[in-house]
Amino acid sequence: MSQRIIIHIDLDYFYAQCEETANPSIRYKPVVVCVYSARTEESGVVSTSNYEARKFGVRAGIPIVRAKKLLESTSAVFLPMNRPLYESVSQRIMALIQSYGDSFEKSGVDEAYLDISEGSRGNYDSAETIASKLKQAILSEAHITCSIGIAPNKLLAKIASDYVKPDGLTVVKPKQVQDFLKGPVNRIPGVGTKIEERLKQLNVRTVDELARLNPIILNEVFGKSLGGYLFRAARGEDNEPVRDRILPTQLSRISTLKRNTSDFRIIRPVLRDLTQSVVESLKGKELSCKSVSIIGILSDLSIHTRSATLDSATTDSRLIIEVAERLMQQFLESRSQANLRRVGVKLSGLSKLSGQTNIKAFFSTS
DNA sequence: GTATGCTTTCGGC
DNA sequence: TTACGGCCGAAAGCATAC
Repeated sequence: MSQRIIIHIDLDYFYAQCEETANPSIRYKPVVVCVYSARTEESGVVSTSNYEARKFGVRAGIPIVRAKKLLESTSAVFLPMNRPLYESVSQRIMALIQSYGDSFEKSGVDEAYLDISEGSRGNYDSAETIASKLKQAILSEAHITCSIGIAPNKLLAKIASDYVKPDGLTVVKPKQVQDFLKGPVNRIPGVGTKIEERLKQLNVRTVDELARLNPIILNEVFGKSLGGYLFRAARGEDNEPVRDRILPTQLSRISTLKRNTSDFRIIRPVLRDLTQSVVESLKGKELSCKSVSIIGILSDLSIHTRSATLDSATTDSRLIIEVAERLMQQFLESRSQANLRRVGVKLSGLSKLSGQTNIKAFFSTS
């Protein structure tokens, strides 16, 4: 099997860039896309911001009130999330990306992998040309910039796309892998503050230090799966194929309560609305679900879930609501002091509805 | 022993 | 220094089946 060439495309500061494209007059101002909660006028967090806002320290996850303070001397624009807008921009771009390669994998609203081994015939100059044309196409069709990484596998392509941004194009040829991996450990996808901290205890701060670590120690500290992943990642090794993700694996809804409570009479209608909404989405995608979960986030921001598996896959909103309510009631009873801040519901074990039709069609045509 | 399935938690964006 | 969302996918941890 010849060497693969994989590209990873990351749409730059995506939600905020969609807002800039929809309204170009805000382009040179700090733009902050916010998730407002129902709690107070200003409560909520920053979903994402453009680079102008990032200069002031405004980034994803910080409270909106804090972002306002950081930007009070500027003409910053604060906008609520407009998910349907981002979804439609994403759809158009994903279709474009898919047409530039062999196998395609969407890995989020703003990210995708593309296997261009055939299209480039394994040649990195050809690969770079394809990637440049793709960037140009996305820019002229959707007015969105992106950062692309080109590499022999998904892991390195992902790291590479993050190396120069926004509007970057980074190539990592097989021979350059060792040099490319000289950076801090958090350059590896999946290594956040937690793993970084544990590695620091082992005196490991960079990827090449990680590569020199004894694999037995790695497995002892992180377990077989994560340990094995870190061992290979430190060497730039990854064999994961680029594959179409046909079905989502879960659908969920969550919202913040007006005020903290443990009173089921207040939580119930909220849970009901969330469940109705997620079931609508389930049906819209022609899916059924086998498991129902509830999510409770307490006043201390700790996260708790409870779930149940059904006898058979369903789309019946009455049944799903019944199960969700029972799970929530049981959770509240099991922790009578639980002070809920946020409530959510999740459907999983998803499968495509109307399998029957397809099987009939299969037998009648074969 | 290994495979499989289920519940819960974790981390990215 | 406090402040604090709404999603997603994946894996840990456990139980049960073969």
